[in-house]
Amino acid sequence: MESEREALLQFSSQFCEELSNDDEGLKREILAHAGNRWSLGVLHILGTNGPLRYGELRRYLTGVTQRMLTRTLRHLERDGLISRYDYEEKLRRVVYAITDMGKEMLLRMLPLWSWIITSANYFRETRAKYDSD
Amino acid sequence: MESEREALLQFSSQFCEELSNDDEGLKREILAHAGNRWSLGVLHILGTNGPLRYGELRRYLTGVTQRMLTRTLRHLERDGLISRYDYEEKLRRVVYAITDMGKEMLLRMLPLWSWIITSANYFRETRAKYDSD
DNA sequence: CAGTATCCTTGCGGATACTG
DNA sequence: CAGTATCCGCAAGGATACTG
Repeated sequence: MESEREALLQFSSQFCEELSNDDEGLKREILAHAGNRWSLGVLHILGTNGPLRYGELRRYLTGVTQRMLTRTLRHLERDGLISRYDYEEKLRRVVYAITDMGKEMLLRMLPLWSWIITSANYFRETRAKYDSD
Repeated sequence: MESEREALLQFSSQFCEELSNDDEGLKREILAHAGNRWSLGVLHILGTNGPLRYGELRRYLTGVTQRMLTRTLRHLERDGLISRYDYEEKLRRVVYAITDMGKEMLLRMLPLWSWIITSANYFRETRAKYDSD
């Protein structure tokens, strides 16, 4: 039904009116994890493969530099979406895991993510047409 | 049920394995609309208030500069999420509207957005604790 | 092994002034 | 009215080298 979509859009008004209040910045920052280069990948890998060490994560995320992996992990940890545990051993060993909050966020991002993937051809064509004008 | 969440996470694997293919960049760019300063606001306003002129949009988005509004509109138009119509009149008049694709994206972003809003307090506290260490 | 430190380029977001 | 043009600071993302 078309009206069910309209209803959802209307329902959303209450949230988007909050776009203009003080901590609108905080919300956008959390949301920005969705657009960041490695955040979604880290969340997903930790969500499906369980806790992993730094080096293991690196191998999953082909192409990530140490700098960017560390940055991403710190950001996600700061927002409580992953946890970090440093076994203080001589041979260093640090393990990262997704938190319950991280799983909640991941579950709410996946529908959007999968929709974008299935729509990739549409976007490619639309952009090509736009750029050629 | 806890297992239903696990199932969803597993289900998602097929998508995130695509993280490493060629147009992964395109997908993240589309997703980046979620984290951009004005994109979600524009989509929402056009989605609930119908087609609007440039100046009207400006009044809805308190604080937006002309430069950023124009940039945001161009990006959204390039991805086919909004449409632009220029009535070629002497008194200039340009109207923007959300497209069907834009509505689809908006509908898939709102659950994530609303979840973040209701979790804002959690994030504030988590960050405060992280920053104090 | 799990990071830092340094340098670089690109794009975001904003301020201000100007225009068909 | 609906934009451009120009300048700025800042953060993302990456390359490369180094370290406890």
